[in-house]
Amino acid sequence: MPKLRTAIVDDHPIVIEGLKALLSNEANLKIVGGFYSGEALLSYLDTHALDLILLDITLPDMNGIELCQKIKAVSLTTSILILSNHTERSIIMQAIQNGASGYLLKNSSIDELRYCIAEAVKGQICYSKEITEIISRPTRNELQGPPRLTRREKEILSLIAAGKTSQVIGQELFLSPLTVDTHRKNLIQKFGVKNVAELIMVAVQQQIL
Amino acid sequence: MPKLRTAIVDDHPIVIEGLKALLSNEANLKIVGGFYSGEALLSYLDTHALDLILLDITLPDMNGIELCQKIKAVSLTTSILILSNHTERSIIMQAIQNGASGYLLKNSSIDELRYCIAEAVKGQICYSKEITEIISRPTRNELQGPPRLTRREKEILSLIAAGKTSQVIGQELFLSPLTVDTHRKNLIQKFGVKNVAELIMVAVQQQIL
DNA sequence: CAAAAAATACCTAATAATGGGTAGATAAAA
DNA sequence: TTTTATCTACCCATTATTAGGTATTTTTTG
Repeated sequence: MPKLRTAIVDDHPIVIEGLKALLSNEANLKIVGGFYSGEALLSYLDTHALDLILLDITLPDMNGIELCQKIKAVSLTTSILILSNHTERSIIMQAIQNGASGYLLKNSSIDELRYCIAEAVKGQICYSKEITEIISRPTRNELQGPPRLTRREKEILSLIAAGKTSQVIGQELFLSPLTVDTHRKNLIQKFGVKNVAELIMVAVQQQIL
Repeated sequence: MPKLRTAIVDDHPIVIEGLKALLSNEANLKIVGGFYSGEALLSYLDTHALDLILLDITLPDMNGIELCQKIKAVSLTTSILILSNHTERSIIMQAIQNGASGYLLKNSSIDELRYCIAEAVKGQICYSKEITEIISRPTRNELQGPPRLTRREKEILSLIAAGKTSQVIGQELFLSPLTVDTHRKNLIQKFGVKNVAELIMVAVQQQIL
């Protein structure tokens, strides 16, 4: 079996060199090129065939999703693995939609990378552990409408938005700060967000604030 | 000199009793009534004269600012002191605009209260220490337009709004989390807000997010 | 009235944010 | 070519938030 002709596209030279080093011992593949931009890769593809491309999302001239499309338009048999630090669900989904065979975070283990490469060339789609988790937990935003808030929760939400801490809110509402913490926790859970910054953002978008 | 006829309006019985106890030893005033609602006070005022009213902002039937107006409409010579936990500059200003002679937080010392009562009946306007501080530090929002953000700051602001921590942002932008912390700090300072919750809120209002 | 929902309050422990700096390296403008 | 702005990164110390609970008391509602 011939070795997989593999290219790496990343705007960070260090990442390219790192990957080259990591993959140099792999028996079944050969790194035939490292590119800093989408255009550089595309012009290489004009004259050479590739079996596998490891692709970053952030590139100087175009984003990785766009590049995915263009690669697939030129060479449908080339497998693409995204290697990125972006954890947004929407980006991951878009990448797959546009022809990527997998998505890994840059801190993935070499074993995960090896496994995903194997799956990708077999035509399977493959994600690293963390990515799988992100995908299987869709934002409640994407699922339902805005959550129902109780009177107290609305009250506390707007005080949080005013920059007040649990302690201050507790004083104003004659509540224990621990109670305010509980309401804060419930708000974060109900909205399915990670912290108050996102909470405020989503609440504004859903016109609750 | 006759004692000042004084009333207390607060929806919390405990506060009323506490104030009564605190002020019972004052030689120059006499608590003639405690009321849980604005209406209760107003109907008392129909038949009795008052020299001083200690007023809360949060009341069951109307807010303290509204009540201020109504009191002054009926009895211009009555001095009003606001005793509240609300620290919003706008509320303080509105209270004064509507006839209050002073504003204290509920955790003010008895000395501050005594002093402000004396000033109020002399016709002076008087604030407790913390209130003075709030007033003399107007929100930058009230002063100027939206702050100028650098490219990096805008970038980090939107990542914060997406609920990401400094660590995650650092990973995505290939920066030290400490650097992200610095940008975060600068954002909070530029907007003149207290924390990210308020930061996001204000940024949305000023259409930066 | 019984059951469900909401509001209250606590626990522990880990992680994150905030406030007060300082400071060097680049990059842009005067 | 200086000055100015931006970006970078760190120090220290304190406070706040978050995540994982549990549990009692009020209110509301079927």
